[in-house]
Parts: sequence; structure tokens; C-alpha cells
Amino acid sequence: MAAEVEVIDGIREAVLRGEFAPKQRLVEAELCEQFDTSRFVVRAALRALEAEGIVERLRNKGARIREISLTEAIEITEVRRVVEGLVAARAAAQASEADVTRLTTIGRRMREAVATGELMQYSDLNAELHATLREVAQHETANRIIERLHGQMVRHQFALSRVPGRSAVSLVQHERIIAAVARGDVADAEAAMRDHISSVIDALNALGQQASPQASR
Amino acid sequence: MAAEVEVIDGIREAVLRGEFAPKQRLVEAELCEQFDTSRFVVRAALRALEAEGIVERLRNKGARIREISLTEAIEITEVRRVVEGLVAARAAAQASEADVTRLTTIGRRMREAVATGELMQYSDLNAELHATLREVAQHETANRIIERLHGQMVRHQFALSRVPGRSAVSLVQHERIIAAVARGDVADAEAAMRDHISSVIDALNALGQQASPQASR
DNA sequence: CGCGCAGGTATTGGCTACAATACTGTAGCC
DNA sequence: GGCTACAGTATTGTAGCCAATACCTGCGCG
Repeated sequence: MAAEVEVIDGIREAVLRGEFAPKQRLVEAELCEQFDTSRFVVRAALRALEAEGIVERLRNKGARIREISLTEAIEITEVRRVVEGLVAARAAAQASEADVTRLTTIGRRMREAVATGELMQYSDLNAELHATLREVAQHETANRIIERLHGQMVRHQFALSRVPGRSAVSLVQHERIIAAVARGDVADAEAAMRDHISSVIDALNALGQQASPQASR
Repeated sequence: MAAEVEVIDGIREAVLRGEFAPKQRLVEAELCEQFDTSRFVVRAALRALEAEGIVERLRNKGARIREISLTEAIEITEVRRVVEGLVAARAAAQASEADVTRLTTIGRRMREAVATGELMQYSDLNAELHATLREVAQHETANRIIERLHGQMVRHQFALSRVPGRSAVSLVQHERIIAAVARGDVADAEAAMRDHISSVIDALNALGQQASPQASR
């Protein structure tokens, strides 16, 4: 079971790094060799990843990386909008002074990253900000759901980060969230987070428009 | 795998019917006999149920029914509040005439059930209403999450249904949701659903107060 | 030349046996 | 009499094996 967790994480990380393409078949034997473990462990790992919604398994046809359509990505983000809204609200309700300091520091570094055009840096800070908010909110149930949803979104998340001009737009949204949390404004923290993620949904929609104007998928 | 799904459902149903107590150990051998299957299948089922958050498994100590504390039940309901709010909003946005008819019918039957004091009937209609809204909303991602959360809540849900006077309170809330969806008022549908589930959270809190005034758990 | 059928191969599904680990009860010692 | 250590038992974790199923290839027939 110790080995099992490692394999689960290994495959998950590989997927997150984009080493497996969507719809790619995950042959058990291959994974055995790749992670130097037994088929038993691999099968258990695939089961777990199926439950996480990262892979799908068809009867007698094995496991593949689950393809997340754009419409599904939007659905996922819609759910994230409300759940992260809850997290922001709770963070605002119970943030300590130290928490506020951490958040404002992240905000300042974000502004610097945008100013110097360091997109990767900004993307990391974005993840850090959301993670810190979740930590402050201490809402285990919400955290679990957000993490699970996030795991399914990586591919689209990556596409999003490459949309030019997004960082400048999202910066002010992030700063509004931080400000609301800092002054303990529960309602505005939630609203700010919702607005922020709404703009992510808009960006996803735009992505779909430009990629395939006629196809729904 | 066909057998496997059956066992998963079987155990889940048993838990939902309250046949297993929280913290009760689920010995693999026992389940093998009970469902007339092999340990292999049982183990797979336990894994799946672990992913659903219904059981927990400790290394070399086996599986137990996961104990959902009151605070966790409240967390779960908080998440449900925002996600079901999303569902209600979407239902309002895209409900057909037939959908509205179905919903108003459920609403009328709810009122009747309350009038005649048929609590079980009302409880069933409650489930039916929420299920119908999810169906109308057609939001797969949200539905999955709500169902998962619901599965973890059964025990507390049961306790809640026994609180005297709750049906009368929730009836008007349900009717407000139905009315908002019927006239396509997205914002009010979400608000109404949130208010409704907020009152559920209040009831849960009250339950905690009366049960153990000093203990946090 | 194309379509359908059949056999072979690859891959997964399920089972049994074995190993490792934790719990429990008992006996001996302090 | 109580505590500790040891041994036995119960239960889970792991591995390898056989069977079932789907896919692919080749052959035959129309």
C-alpha cells in the first residue's frame, strides 16, 4: 500500500506534467515496468485514479486518460466558481493577521511578476494564492473537491495560461479578493472570487470559439 | 466487474439503509459471505467506497464505515448549499414547460403531505424535488458531487427529518425555489436554494447544541 | 477487389495462495 | 496482583496464475 500510493502519485504527476495524452491507453504491463511494481499495485492505482476522474476504465478495454471536453471543463469551472467562492468567504471570516500578511505578499509578488512579464512566475503565484486561501479557509470538504476538480483541468488550465493578456486582467481580480479577505468582508470576498472565476469561464468559452467555431466539442 | 459493481452498490445501499453503524469494521471475509463473492471483488468495492468517502481504510487495519462528525456534516452541507445553488440557477435558466409542470406538481404534493402530516411522504418528495432540479439543470459535474456528498450525509439526514416542525419551514422554501425556477429567475432560484440549505445548516447546528452542549464533536 | 468470418494474440478480469502485520490472550516475572 | 513479553490467531497486503474478452490479421468467398 505504501508502494501503491507512490504509483498513484507517480501516474497522477505524469498526467499533470502532460506526459500522457488524452485518450491514450494506459496498458497495465507498461505501467508495471515504468514504475517497477506489480500489476496488482498498478490496477489499484488505476482504480483510484478513475475515482479521481483522471482516467476512465472501460470493461475489458483497459484504462485511458479521460478526455475532458471544453464543455466539461466549463462545467468543472462553474462548480469551482461557487466552491471557491465559499472558500474565499470563509477565508475572509477567519483569516489571522499572519494570513493576511501572507496573502498581501503573494499579491505584491503577483503585481511584480506581471510588470516584468514573468508568466510562469505569475502562474505559480496564482496557484499559491488559491492554495493559501484554501489553507486559511480550513474547509476540508471544499478543499478535497477543488483539488479533485483541478486535477481534471490541467490540460485546459495550461491552454488558458497561454492566452495573451489574461494575467493583467486576473491581477486586479486577485487583488480585489485579497483586499476583501484582508478587511474580513465575507460577502465581497465571495463575490470577488466568483467574478474572477467567471472571467476564467469567459476565457474558456473564447478559447472554444477560436479553436472550433462550428464544433461543439 | 459486473459482479463488482453489484457488490459496491450492495454495500452502499446497506450503508444508506443504516445497516452498518459508523466506525463499524467491515471485515473482508464477512462481506465475501454476505454478498457471496470473492475477497478480490470485495476489496475493489471497498476501494471504490473509500473514494466515495463512505468508508475509510487504514493500513493493515481494514475498512470501517467512516464516521461523519457533525462539524463535517455541516461542512458538507455548506458545499451542497453553493453547488445546489448553481444547480437551481441552471434549472431556472433552462427549464422547459414540461419541467415546470413536473416541479409544480411535486410542490403541490409536498403541500398536501405537510397538511396531512405524512412526514415520510414529504421526505420522499423532498428527495424527488432536488433530483428533478438536478435532472433539469443537466450539470453532470455538479450532480456527481452532490450525489457523493449526499451519500456521506445519510445518517444526519435521517436525524434531521425527525426534527419536529422542519417540514413546515422547508415547505415555503421549496415553494419559493419552484416559483423562481418556473418564472426563469436565475438569481432568485439560486438565492432561494441557498436560503433553504442555510436553514438546513441551522437545523444541524441546533441538533449539535441539544445533543452535546459541551462537546464539539 | 471488397466484404465477412475465423483464428490468433494481446490485454484485462478474477481467483487462489502466500507473506506481512496487527490484535489478543496467556503465562511468567517483578 | 499487576505488568510485560511472547506466542498464537485473525485479518489484510501482495504476487502470480488462469480464464475471459476484445482487437487485429489473414484467409476465403462473393
